[in-house]
Amino acid sequence: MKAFIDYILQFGNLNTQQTDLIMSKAKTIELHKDEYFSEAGKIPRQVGFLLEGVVRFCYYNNKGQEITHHFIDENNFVSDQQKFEAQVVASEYIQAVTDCKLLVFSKKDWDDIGNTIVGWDAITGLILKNCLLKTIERRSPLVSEDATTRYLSFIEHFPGLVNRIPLSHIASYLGITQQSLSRIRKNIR
Amino acid sequence: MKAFIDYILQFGNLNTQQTDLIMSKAKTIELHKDEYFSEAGKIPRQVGFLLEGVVRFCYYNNKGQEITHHFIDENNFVSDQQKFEAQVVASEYIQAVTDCKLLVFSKKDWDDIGNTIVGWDAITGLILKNCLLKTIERRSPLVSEDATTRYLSFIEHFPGLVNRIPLSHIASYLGITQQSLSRIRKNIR
DNA sequence: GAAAATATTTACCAAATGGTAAAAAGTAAA
DNA sequence: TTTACTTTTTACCATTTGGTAAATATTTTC
Repeated sequence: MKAFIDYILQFGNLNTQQTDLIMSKAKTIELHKDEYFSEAGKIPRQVGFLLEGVVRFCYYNNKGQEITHHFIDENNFVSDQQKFEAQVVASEYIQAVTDCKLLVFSKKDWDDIGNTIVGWDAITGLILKNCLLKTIERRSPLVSEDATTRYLSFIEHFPGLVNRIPLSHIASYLGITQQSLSRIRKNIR
Repeated sequence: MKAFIDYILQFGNLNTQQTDLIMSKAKTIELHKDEYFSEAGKIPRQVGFLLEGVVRFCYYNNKGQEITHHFIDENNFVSDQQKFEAQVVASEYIQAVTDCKLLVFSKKDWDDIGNTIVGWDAITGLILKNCLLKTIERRSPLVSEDATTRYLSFIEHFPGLVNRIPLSHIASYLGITQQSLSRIRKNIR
């Protein structure tokens, strides 16, 4: 729980009363590997904060291929935030890549916090902006670099994740086949 | 000027007094093709709103290749906003792709508006979030699709831009060489 | 621990893309 | 209009990546 509060306090000041309120609304849930946190075609019902494990955002392109859009690791928010806030159907799945433990907030509790804590919207707005910028920065090399360079930049951006994620997910994140990625791994060794 | 105010009003309500204040701070500038709005290694001094023309964000990767990161067309904000707000050096160039006409705000005037209009930060925060989400959405196919599909999705996302932008810029945006793009154009015909 | 299921590696060949260079087309300047 | 300059297309071949399939390795289940 401390990790969560610390994370938030990076983006704005809150007093103990306020952080206590936030913590009082949080519930802890666990997800098994491959379970969904939220699904394409459904309205996201929760905001999560990942305490343990790895999740990914993914979707199916028009060729039916499963594309991993991005990964999230420990101590980061897990939410299709735009769709959650507007309570409209999502176009991506959020899936546990490993067994996970999360803090979650229902829409009602999340709104309650926003209505009680002055400045909460500004803080969450900053957090979202930050996450979006990070996503863009991480995905940029995936367009302009060759496959080997992409893989190396993935390792750089997600140190320690390589050994926790199936090859196929990493390959689809990098925009290559798993055979290609396997070949690249071999060449790097 | 009306287009600019209309754009802003999509994201929040402002009264006439407030929009008058904003307009009073705006200056109009022109950029010739290939001129920079802001440069990598320098602190961005202005926020812009593009009235006419096309601009691009670009940078040089570690192989010295010039990479177009994204395009902006009429009636959109032109700003390395994160770097502008923090007044730190940018890592990308913003360059006119065609002759352009823009409304611009200095840092001081932008701050004055923020200090005067309650809710201005919320509005600009929403606008930025929106732009970032659009950028992510537009760039997603550039990772997972083949070159022809990327080109088609570019045309879809930026209708009318194809004929106003040099082939080389489009190619670097798509992550392919201009020879490949030329070949793809030929195959599509 | 053995069997089954899943994930990864390897191989082979086809297809797509890159690199170099030159030709053609289009634009701007004299 | 002619010349110079820039952009786009084309060609050729090397390299990278994809698709299919099978072999090996790893993990899970019983």
